Amino acid sequence: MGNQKKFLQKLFNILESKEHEDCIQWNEDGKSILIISAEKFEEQVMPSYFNSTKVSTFYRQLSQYGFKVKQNEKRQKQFHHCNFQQGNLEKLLKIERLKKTQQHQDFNNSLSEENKKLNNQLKLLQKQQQAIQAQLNIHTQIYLLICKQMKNIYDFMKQDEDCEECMIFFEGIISVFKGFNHDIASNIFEELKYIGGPISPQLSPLLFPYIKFN
Amino acid sequence: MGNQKKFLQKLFNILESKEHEDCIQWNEDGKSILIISAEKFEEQVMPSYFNSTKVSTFYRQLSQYGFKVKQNEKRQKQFHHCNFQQGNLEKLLKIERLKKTQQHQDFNNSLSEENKKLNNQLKLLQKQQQAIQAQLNIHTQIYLLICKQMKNIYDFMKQDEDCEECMIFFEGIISVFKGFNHDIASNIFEELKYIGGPISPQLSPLLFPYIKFN
DNA sequence: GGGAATATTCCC
DNA sequence: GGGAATATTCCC
Repeated sequence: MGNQKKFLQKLFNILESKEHEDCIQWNEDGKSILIISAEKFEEQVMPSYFNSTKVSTFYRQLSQYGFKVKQNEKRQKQFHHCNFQQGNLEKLLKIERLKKTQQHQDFNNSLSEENKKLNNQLKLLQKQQQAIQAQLNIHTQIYLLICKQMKNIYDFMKQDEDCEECMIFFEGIISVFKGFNHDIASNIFEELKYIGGPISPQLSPLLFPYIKFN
Repeated sequence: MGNQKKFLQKLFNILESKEHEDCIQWNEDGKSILIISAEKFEEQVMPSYFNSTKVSTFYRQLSQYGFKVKQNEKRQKQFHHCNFQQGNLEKLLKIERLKKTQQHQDFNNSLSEENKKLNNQLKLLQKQQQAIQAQLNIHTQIYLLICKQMKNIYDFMKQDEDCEECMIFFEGIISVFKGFNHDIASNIFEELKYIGGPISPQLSPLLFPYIKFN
């Protein structure tokens, strides 16, 4: 039949039948199990109800269903589970067997969780990276075109005369790059003054010459 | 004792003792188990050797130890495992119980694997993004300073006379931005012509006004 | 006491 | 037949 938890059923029957009150019975309040005699229980109950001869197996089962044990004043073992009560069959049905170790479960869960987080982070980063990349492309192209324009004005001014002012202008530009201490950039721009175009045609940000990627 | 695989021991003993040859015995070649009578086996062997009364439980165990079953010409079940042979106790010790489903195992492993991969990808992306970000910041600053320089030369030239050429220059610059169809950028630059500086002081690339990040 | 291996049962 | 829940055993 569908109901898998025979252990609980058997246990409940043993207690309700009161056939074995000399070794096991309900506590006075009907809210826990009282072991009167483990020895008798082992001899009389275990073999006929369970496929075992050891009371320790019985205890193991109880703990696997979440029962908690304590000794009463008579040093008798008393097992308690909030849903295991005298005469209450419905509550009994709520009792679940504890999952194996819970550790595997938890480990699995934490892995799943971490995976989700990682995936989310990854997606966010990818989005951001796309955005940055797009911006960088624009920058690169703007930069390129500004250079072209400067070449134009440079040529245009050079036509006119050996214009000192326009030299000052370019010196100013160069000093900008020098201010960043980016020697390569400075060199590029120095060169640019005569060539009139940027050196790096690649749009890939990682290949841009200002920063080394490691 | 340390040896956990009582099932195999029991099975081996049953066969070697030849006490139950009327229901189970070695195959002629001694390399597989022959079920002579499942009914007799269930009645005579199961209860005394195993905690069960069903031969199906016995079959289940065999399959969990990796035995393979086939029917012989007499339609008797024949169970075979390469390390389970008549008189060979050493080989028997090599036999391992099959792990539970292997699925959980695999699932866990694949999660772990994926996690490692994701973490690596993430770290790489983060590094790359940092690098790109740094480059973008430099671009932004260079850009900002170039604008300043242009303002300077513009002012300088305006001093001289109502220079038509320098207007052409700035028109050229503006047309660059218009070429990109980035209205905002165009407006900024238009404004820049009179104000002499860029509007966006933030270095964060995501806040740069050219691209909307969503 | 409870983790984990093994055994048994139930079910598809 | 074998997946998976439950039961039993072994062991720390």
